[in-house]
Amino acid sequence: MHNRAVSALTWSIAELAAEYDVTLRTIRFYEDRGLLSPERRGTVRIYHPRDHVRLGLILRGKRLGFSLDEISKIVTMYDEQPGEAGQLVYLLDQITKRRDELEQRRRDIDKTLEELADLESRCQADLKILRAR
Amino acid sequence: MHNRAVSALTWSIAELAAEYDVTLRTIRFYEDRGLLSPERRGTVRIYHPRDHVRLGLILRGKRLGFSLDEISKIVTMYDEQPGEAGQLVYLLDQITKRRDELEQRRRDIDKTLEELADLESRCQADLKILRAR
DNA sequence: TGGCTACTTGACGCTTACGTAAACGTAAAG
DNA sequence: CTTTACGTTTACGTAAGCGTCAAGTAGCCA
Repeated sequence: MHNRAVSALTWSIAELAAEYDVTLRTIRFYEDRGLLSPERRGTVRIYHPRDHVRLGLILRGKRLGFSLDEISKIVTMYDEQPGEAGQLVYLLDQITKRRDELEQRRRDIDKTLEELADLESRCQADLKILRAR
Repeated sequence: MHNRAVSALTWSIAELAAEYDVTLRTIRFYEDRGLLSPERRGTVRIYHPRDHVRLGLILRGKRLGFSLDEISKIVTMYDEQPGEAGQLVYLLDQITKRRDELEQRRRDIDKTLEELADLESRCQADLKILRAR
């Protein structure tokens, strides 16, 4: 049963799709765009923990409203280890930009949550009035 | 000078576009999709504070990664005042859903910010090493 | 009256992010 | 040995969100 050890650390495309609730097409599309690069055993794709993590990052990026191109840059940023100083400086600059974007988004979310809270209390007040009659 | 009073409370399409840094096409597109409904003076569009606010909400929604369809529902939620109890209950339900989505997004943002911070400190450590030589 | 400027309505084009079908390969199970 | 499950590539289709002309109109200014 040494197959167990392998299957604990790898996924088929269908397993990955089921876990993250996306279609096979989506996963293949991400590969096409260079976001994933699974091992090939013959023609069949085998996904390793690295790919598993990357798919998680990609989908989180999507939830945050980033385009696949942006996500590609971000994810590549995460696991590349550029030894050169110029690259590091560039990367630090990119990190700052992403952080600024994310903080802007958080402000947007907070504003919206506040307004939703307002709206909610007004609704509940209206409901009370209606039900009091 | 009673024209001043008017221009303080209305905008031309170009003024609105300049303020929010979007194109005229974009604004007209939003109207086409039912998100904006400016006054018409002849064929010319006149935007009132209501439209001004709505455009702000639309663009914030976009920054948050909502589709125009979703934004349409949200924005309509904001300024509709449905008197009936059924409507209010529905609205309260929608509010809960939106809030859940937004809170999920905030968690995503926080995770990403943490990881960016990690990445940043590693980069800076690497830079120090390089420059120490 | 002519010209400039800002506005209008089509209408076709383009990119992104997949959906969807067609046609085929492979391997285990009955 | 065929069925079933799961995988593959190729390729056209599609919805969203605008960009980009083209061609016309309406007001103002010299």
